[in-house]
Amino acid sequence: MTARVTMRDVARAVGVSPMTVSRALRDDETVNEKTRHKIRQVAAELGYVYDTTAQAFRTQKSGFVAVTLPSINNANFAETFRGLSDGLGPSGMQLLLGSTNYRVEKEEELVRQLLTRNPEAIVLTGGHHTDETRALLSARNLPIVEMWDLPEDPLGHVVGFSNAEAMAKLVTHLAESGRRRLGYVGASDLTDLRGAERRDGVTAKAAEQGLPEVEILDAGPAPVSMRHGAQVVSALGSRVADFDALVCVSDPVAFGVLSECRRQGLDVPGDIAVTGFGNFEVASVSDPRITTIGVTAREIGEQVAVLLEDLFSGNPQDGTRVVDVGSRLVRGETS
Amino acid sequence: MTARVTMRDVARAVGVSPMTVSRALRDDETVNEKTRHKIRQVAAELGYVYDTTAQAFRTQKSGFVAVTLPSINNANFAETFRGLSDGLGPSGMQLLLGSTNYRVEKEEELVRQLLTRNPEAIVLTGGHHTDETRALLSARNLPIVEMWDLPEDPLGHVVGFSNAEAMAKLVTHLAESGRRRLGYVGASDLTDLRGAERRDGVTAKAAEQGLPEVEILDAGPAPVSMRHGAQVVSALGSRVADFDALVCVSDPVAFGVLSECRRQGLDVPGDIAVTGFGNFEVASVSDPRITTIGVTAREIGEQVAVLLEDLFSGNPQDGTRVVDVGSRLVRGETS
DNA sequence: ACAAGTATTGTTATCGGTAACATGTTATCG
DNA sequence: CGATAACATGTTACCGATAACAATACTTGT
Repeated sequence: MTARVTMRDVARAVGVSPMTVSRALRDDETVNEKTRHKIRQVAAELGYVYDTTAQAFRTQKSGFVAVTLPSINNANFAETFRGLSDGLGPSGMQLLLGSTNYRVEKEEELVRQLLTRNPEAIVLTGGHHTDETRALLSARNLPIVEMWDLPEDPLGHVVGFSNAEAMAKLVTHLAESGRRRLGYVGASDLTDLRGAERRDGVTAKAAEQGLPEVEILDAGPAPVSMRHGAQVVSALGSRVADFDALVCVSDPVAFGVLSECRRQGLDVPGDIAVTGFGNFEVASVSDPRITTIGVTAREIGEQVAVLLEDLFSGNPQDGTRVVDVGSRLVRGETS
Repeated sequence: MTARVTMRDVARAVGVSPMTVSRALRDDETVNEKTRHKIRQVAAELGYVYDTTAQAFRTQKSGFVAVTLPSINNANFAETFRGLSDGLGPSGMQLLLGSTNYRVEKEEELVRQLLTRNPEAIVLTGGHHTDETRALLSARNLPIVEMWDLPEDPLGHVVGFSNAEAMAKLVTHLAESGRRRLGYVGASDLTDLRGAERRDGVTAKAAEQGLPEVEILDAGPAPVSMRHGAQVVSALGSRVADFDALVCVSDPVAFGVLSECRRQGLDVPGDIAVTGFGNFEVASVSDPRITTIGVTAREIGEQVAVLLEDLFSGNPQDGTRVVDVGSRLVRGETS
């Protein structure tokens, strides 16, 4: 096993100093074009591979942007990640991904770990964090972005929307269609705080609209998905007839609910309405299409990228920026 | 903005040498317990954050495992990633993720980029790579794992299954149920080589079973998903009646096909059978449930983790290991 | 032909840990 | 009590790239 090829080796082979090699490989204009060519060629011949770790160490710039997601296994978060990833491509930043499993404690652990890699910015999903996380982050002079939420007391920049407001749109829509007895299907535990916001958005708006109290149907601990939605309905048994509409925390849950309702011979939307959240692909492809809230998952990632690019290119950082990407009601056939 | 706190600062504050701090923070038993305690306490007080970049540089061990996935936005790959991530937790390795968008050229670019971070191992999805990628990787003395496939000429270790064989199981099942006129719905272009293997698995087995030639129905360039499946069926129009079964490259595609068939008033499986691949959640929740191939996405990741842990703990590396996790027919209600 | 300016290359020190080796300090025992 | 081992800590050099500064090699105009 031969020793690693370094710039020194390339330099020796070409007959220049390592510094010139360094410049040439970074495409520094000041290096004579012929020299540059020669260096690149020799580097390729020797199988030289640039060492980003050494660069990161010397320049104190890691080239990393740390990202925490509740779950990687969620089409919307995955889309956001892609938007961010694609958007940051030009800047050469690499994403360091961690997933919190919808728990702020796990997030804290992750943040601690990610910080040891010296990220140049950190992107968090949601606006809820442990005190320790907040402390860790504010102790550093590091651009912070929170996304998928509009926190009241943001840590830094924000790209998100109001979950409660989005849910309110659904409730209003249902109320206007004459649905009165609502059930909410979502994670029951309090670890998924985004879910809690959605739930509260539903109950608050229902109260405001003078609807009867919304019954909370427990789909188990976060993350909840299709099968949990189906389970809630089958557990309800005939009681499902008590509801005019089931409002679900997400489209996958709504799809599970919808499928199980149909298995039970219920007519959707005739007997009961079902709504989702997130405008996942399944919402628009399923038959019937699911009424949902459209959130621009990919755009959130792209906006975060734009924001970061701005910061990295040294633009004036006039305080913190808050981008509300909003949300919209997407009418399907289930309501 | 105060300068960064280093081990030197902690050492000064405690009155020991930086080396002792280094040892204490890594929980070296040789450091006196009282000293260790003091050091940890002072480190916390000063807000010291360990610099993994410096460590990686000095020890020439990055603590990274590089992973390439065709797409992060795919429940199965996401599961594999989680299995891998969870499995590697104990070893303290961090995953560096890149996505290839189902293109080997993109993979090459990614590999090039990832290698500059000095990963201690690299995990690739699939067994197809450009020559350049193969060259880059074999030039390094780096553990390589290919997953989700059983390549004929593997680069290193393998954790996967045979896509062609899995498809053959479906075709056999369909033939035995009396379905003769098959259509295959998948990405048409040749960039998605795993998709190509599945397709060839179908056509080969159909020929073997004496079925008429399988018609290839183009769902567009990879990645293909629910909407593409639906589009294929709606583009077929009444021609859909020509088929006894539509074999789809994945469950999401099958779900799109299924939904569109139902919209057109077709009875599934009465008029036509539909099969998927991957045993995604949608397959088991949808009504009717989709017949599919069960692959143990999470287990693949876990097995890769086990394999890597083994290598990292210095176990004898007797050649390359090949783990066939197999696949199984999951009978649903669409066939 | 020479000064002044521009283009190109080189030198030195350094980022923050840690391996390898050296040294000091406290127990243990004949 | 002195020698030896076991324990605890310190010293030095270095991982590979690059910022800052220095030096040299060309141009150009007069």
